[in-house]
Amino acid sequence: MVNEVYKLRWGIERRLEFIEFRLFWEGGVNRSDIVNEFGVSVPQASKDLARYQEHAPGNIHYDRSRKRYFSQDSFQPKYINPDADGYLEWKTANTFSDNNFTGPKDMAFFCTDKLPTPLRSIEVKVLRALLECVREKQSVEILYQSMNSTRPEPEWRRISPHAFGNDGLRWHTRAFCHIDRKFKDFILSRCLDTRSFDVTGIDAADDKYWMEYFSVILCPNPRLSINQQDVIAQDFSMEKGVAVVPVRRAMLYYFNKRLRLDLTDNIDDPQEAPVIVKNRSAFDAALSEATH
Amino acid sequence: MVNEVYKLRWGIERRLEFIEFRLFWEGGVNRSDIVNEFGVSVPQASKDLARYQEHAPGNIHYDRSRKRYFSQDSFQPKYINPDADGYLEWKTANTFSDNNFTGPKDMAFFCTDKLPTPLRSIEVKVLRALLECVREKQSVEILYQSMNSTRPEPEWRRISPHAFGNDGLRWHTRAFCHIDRKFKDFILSRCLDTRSFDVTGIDAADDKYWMEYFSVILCPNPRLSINQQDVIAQDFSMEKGVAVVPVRRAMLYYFNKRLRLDLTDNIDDPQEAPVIVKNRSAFDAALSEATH
DNA sequence: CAAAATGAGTATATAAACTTTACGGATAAA
DNA sequence: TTTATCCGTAAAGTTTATATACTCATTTTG
Repeated sequence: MVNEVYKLRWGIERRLEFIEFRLFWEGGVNRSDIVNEFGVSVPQASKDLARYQEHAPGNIHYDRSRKRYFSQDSFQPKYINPDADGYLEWKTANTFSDNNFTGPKDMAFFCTDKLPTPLRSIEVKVLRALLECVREKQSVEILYQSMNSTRPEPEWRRISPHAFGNDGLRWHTRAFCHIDRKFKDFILSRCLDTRSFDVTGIDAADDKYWMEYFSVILCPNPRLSINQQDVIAQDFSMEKGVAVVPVRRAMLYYFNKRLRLDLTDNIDDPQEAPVIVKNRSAFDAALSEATH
Repeated sequence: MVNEVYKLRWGIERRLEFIEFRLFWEGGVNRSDIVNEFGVSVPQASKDLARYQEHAPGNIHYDRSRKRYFSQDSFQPKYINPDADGYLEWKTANTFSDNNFTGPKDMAFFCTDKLPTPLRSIEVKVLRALLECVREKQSVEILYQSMNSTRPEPEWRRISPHAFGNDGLRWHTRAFCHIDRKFKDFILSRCLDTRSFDVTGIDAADDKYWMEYFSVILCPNPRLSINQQDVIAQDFSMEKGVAVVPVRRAMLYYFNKRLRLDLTDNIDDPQEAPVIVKNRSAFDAALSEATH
């Protein structure tokens, strides 16, 4: 093994990454953290810490008094890409599943939380079938509970799915509906079952409302004070008072609701609808075209 | 090493997990997938596949003709916890970052997408400082851009943060405000800078609107048809026509907006507000109490 | 203040994991 | 028929990790 172009093995790199992650986000790391996380022996954890010091000497120092490794001011990430939103998401997802709390002195009282969304979850069996259908470019029948009043009971419908989209609350599959002869969204949690694969697939490129984007132009609600408008402009990283957001035409309906763009006129307090659509007429036209 | 209670090393278990994940969700796995993902040698990947067959013989078989490993109908997950929503989230987060496509024949054309949220992201430096503040139970000054018209410019405010919450669109920190002498939310992307740590912390247990939950009782919008109401009841996993959702009192304001509960009366089409709050008067009281 | 506990570091021998190199077999594509 | 692809296996050698044992510095405890 030539030492100059030495490539670390995957497992070691994960441990160095872990050390750096803890140093950067969680205020420090102990040998025992590595032992608990990866199930390695104590001497191995020592070696990993020594190796990290060797690779990134300016990032880490040991505080003999507090008996812990801490990051230094000169910290330069080498194994992780710091991402604040990503860290909070990760932390929330992992807080209640990891049970390696070492006591109240560290992160036991740390608290992140998301708004609960009390919606039914997706059947694993159904999603697997639809994924296979997309991969093999086939069609499938789904037992679908429609909101359409003409179909009160769940019905079998043949669809050719090609993609999956999230509207902020739920996952849909974007699919060609062989009953209505057009591309539509089907809410995955309303797909109760699947059956009867068939080779009659479709070409995803034909779903133009999915493939094409409409550029929504957002600007602050003019009913806000000038100062408030400036804040909103900052919130949306606007330049010259507008933010241009490309949205799949098939997603415009959800975008409209998610950012409460449909409520601009119905609401008393302009803070309830802080942004409005500047190209409103084109937006409304694209919206009604895509939703028929 | 006693062979009976043999514990696999962390790295091997991750590779077995990977094999199972690909079999279950992505329709199959090749030796080269393991090589690309973990950087191991080809013979090692062979051994891993042999080891997986040994550990879970009913799950996997090799299709000589298609030159690929596939899952079998008798598949019983052993290393992963199948979660449909989780898979779609993961896939969306990883689709554009992993570049190990082996060509159009596999997942290159696979497509998952989320609604864009064109909001400014959080400063890494700011979040790190606030996290340290929570851990050390201290206070800190933030340069905060308020929407309050009496504070048009960003101002330094001393706060004692103790938690982080997501309202569906953005992350806040829940903190005691030393100016207003009460617990409030501060939108993280509006925290421009931090300075001047101090030991004057607070006890998170005193933040009763964060610690206490209000049980929101949801039911289908009665303006919907009976059949439609049934569908909504299913969507929210309702029992006897209601869903009880415990929400932190401090989060009620966002919950109200996220599920569009505030629009029940303002909107023509009941499908636009499919659920309403059954314990409305208590809900309104809790809402106004928590937001002052 | 001495003793115990805690957390880190190092050394040695041994075991496991992994690589490199080489070769052979089955199937599909050219 | 040839070529390419994908899998599997074997042998020798290297790297990584474990188990065990011991030392050191600091804090906590009696």
